[in-house]
Amino acid sequence: MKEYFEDLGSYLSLKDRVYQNIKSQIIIGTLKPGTRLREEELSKAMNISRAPIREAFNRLEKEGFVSIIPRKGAAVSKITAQSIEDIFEIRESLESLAVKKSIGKISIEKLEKVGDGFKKFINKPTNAENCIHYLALDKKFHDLLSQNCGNKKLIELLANLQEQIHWLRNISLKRITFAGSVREHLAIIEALKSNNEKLIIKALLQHLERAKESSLMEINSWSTSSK
Amino acid sequence: MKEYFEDLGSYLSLKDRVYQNIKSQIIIGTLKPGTRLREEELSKAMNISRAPIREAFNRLEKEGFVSIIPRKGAAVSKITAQSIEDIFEIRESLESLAVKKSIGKISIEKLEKVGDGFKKFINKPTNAENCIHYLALDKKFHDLLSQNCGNKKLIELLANLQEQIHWLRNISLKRITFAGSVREHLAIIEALKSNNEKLIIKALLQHLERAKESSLMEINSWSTSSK
DNA sequence: TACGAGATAATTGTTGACAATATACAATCG
DNA sequence: CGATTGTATATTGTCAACAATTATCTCGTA
Repeated sequence: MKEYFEDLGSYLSLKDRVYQNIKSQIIIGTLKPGTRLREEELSKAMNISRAPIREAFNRLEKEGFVSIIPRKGAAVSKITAQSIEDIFEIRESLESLAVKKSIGKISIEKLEKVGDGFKKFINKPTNAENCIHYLALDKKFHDLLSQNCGNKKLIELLANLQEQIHWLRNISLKRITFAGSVREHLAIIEALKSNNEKLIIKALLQHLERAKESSLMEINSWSTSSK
Repeated sequence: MKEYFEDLGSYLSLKDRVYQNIKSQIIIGTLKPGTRLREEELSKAMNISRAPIREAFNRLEKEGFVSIIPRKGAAVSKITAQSIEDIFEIRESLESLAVKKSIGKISIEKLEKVGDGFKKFINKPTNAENCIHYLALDKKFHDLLSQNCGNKKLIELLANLQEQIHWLRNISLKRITFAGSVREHLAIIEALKSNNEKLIIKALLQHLERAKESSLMEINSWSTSSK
């Protein structure tokens, strides 16, 4: 049975919806790293057949969220210090490139709106809920930086890298210290106003570098402490 | 029926074999850009069902070789000047990064062996067969450059970018002028011997820049001339 | 002839079943 | 008791059929 006047533009195949659903659950932390993903289990839970699930798994594997071992099965990927270092390394290189190409095309106005949002976090406690809102702002901010770089593939890659960083932040013990991160974001905005490429990239890299260190510390605390 | 002592390590699912098969045909040019890819047609040709074909399509789409429009079908992607510029831009950034990280870990010996192979091409005519052999050497060369960078994801990305460049070269009208390209490769080897990072990156970027220009000229000749 | 409505064919999306393989467990032997 | 083999179970890999959608063709009309 189907509705009349169905909005064709919003059509999503089952495969796509499953993909989004599982990815969200992984990033939010409902599905924790290492969790086994059984095709039949999920297909029953979603009341669909296994084929769309498999196709979603394949896509998630390509994006780094799921690990598949042929004939054995799929599981939520584990986040390691190595993988985070690798991701940040690539991200530093590519986001620098994207920002360089975007200089002059970035809306300072929109950026400052996000900046105002950031400021409100300076003195907030670092609990889970605040982190979620903060990461939403962070995503908006970085998207604004690269959106107009004119290289579609680059934008796509950056989006994936950011998602994986946010994944870690979400499942981490929520130790983001807002003050420092906010300061860095504002510094990037100020640098952009100057239109001085070196200054801009320096501010961006400083931000990414600290975010990386913070992420690595978070991961190291897993292995040494409980988690 | 199955052989005793089957090499379990070499197991490839149908999906994987279909993926490799189609990708090869695309890169070699047997399947030309724009060619419609019908699931049933391919499944009959390969004597298998449609499911593995679909999964291979999905993977090829992620890698940029195939374009899928939901409910309409799949087709071999088209190569545009824009896509080539985008790819080279990312590749320049990432291969520089990979090489920087690999300095000191690259085997000059192996590299010079490939270099000797290159030299033999200086005066060869630029026909299809020579190009295939030349591209094989080119792949070996660039793989040696990044192989030891210590960043798996980076290596994977570079491999995909290179495959797409080689795809263009393969289906192009084979206008590679070996002499110039060989000179650039040798220059990179010489720079690596000096262990001077700036020199090395300069040689690498010069090579990539010229390769990009050459690729773009090739594409432009398509739209203006016959092809 | 050019155009559009309706019927027909071709194609993708999804499903449930079967086959091949891997895992878990029990029985056996040293 | 520990290791090992054999058997039952669970899980992925593949298939063929059906449903939903899109493309093509036919035919009547202006």
